[in-house]
Amino acid sequence: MCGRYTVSNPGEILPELLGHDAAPEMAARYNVAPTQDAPVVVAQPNGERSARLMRWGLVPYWANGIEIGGRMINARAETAATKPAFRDSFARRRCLVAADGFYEWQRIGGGKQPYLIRLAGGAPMAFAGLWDRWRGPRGRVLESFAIVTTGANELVEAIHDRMPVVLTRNGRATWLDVQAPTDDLIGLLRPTAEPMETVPVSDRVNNPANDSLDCLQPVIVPPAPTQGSLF
DNA sequence: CCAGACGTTGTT
DNA sequence: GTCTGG
DNA sequence: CCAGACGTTGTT
DNA sequence: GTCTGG
Repeated sequence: MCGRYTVSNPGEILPELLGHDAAPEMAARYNVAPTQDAPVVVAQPNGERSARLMRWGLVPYWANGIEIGGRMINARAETAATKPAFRDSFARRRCLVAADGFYEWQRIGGGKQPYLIRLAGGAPMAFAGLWDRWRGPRGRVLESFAIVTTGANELVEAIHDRMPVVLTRNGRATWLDVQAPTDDLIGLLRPTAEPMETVPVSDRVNNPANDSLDCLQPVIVPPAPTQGSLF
């Protein structure tokens, strides 16, 4: 799945996803956690792309409160087009989630080891995203998003069995195209084939309150016992 | 008819 | 809002 | 995803 | 163990 990610270089990522240099200034993020605001790119009615902050954890327009967003941080590629919580967004409100890395936790014995996973060289990534606009009491408006997930590719499989959908440049255009046929959209939702790197990182990333460069800091993982048990 | 869910992951 | 289950 | 709470009463 | 919040 995808429960944390990075936007460590928004100054490069946003122009790349927008397709132009007039990107708004956004703070660098090393540990984006659910319920926090993060930058996404949407296509306006005139086709131009724009970047804005939305809350991670999709709150459907029909929800009675925003708490439901905590359970809607990911949408499975296999079912997003038909699930009640996501299908309207899948049909009409798709977005690009700006990122340049995501974290997955590998379960080892009793514990967990976090890994940072990036495109080779830390290139910008666009996760396939869905968004919605919720209207609450007293005129409150909340825009929020979910990240579409798919099966892990060969590299990531060693760590975890799911990962976010990372769109190619052409895939981004299709994903944002309101006219795109459903079959074309579903065809995009596959594990990326781009070269990637996985880096074991400090468990500083575990705490969502830690949003600093040391989340990216590589660590040495003790080799797992290959046979037998320790005692 | 009304009430209640609407999700993913991982673990057993 | 819409669907499922009672 | 992980971290942190998990409760009631009464008083300020 | 399970739920809520970040």
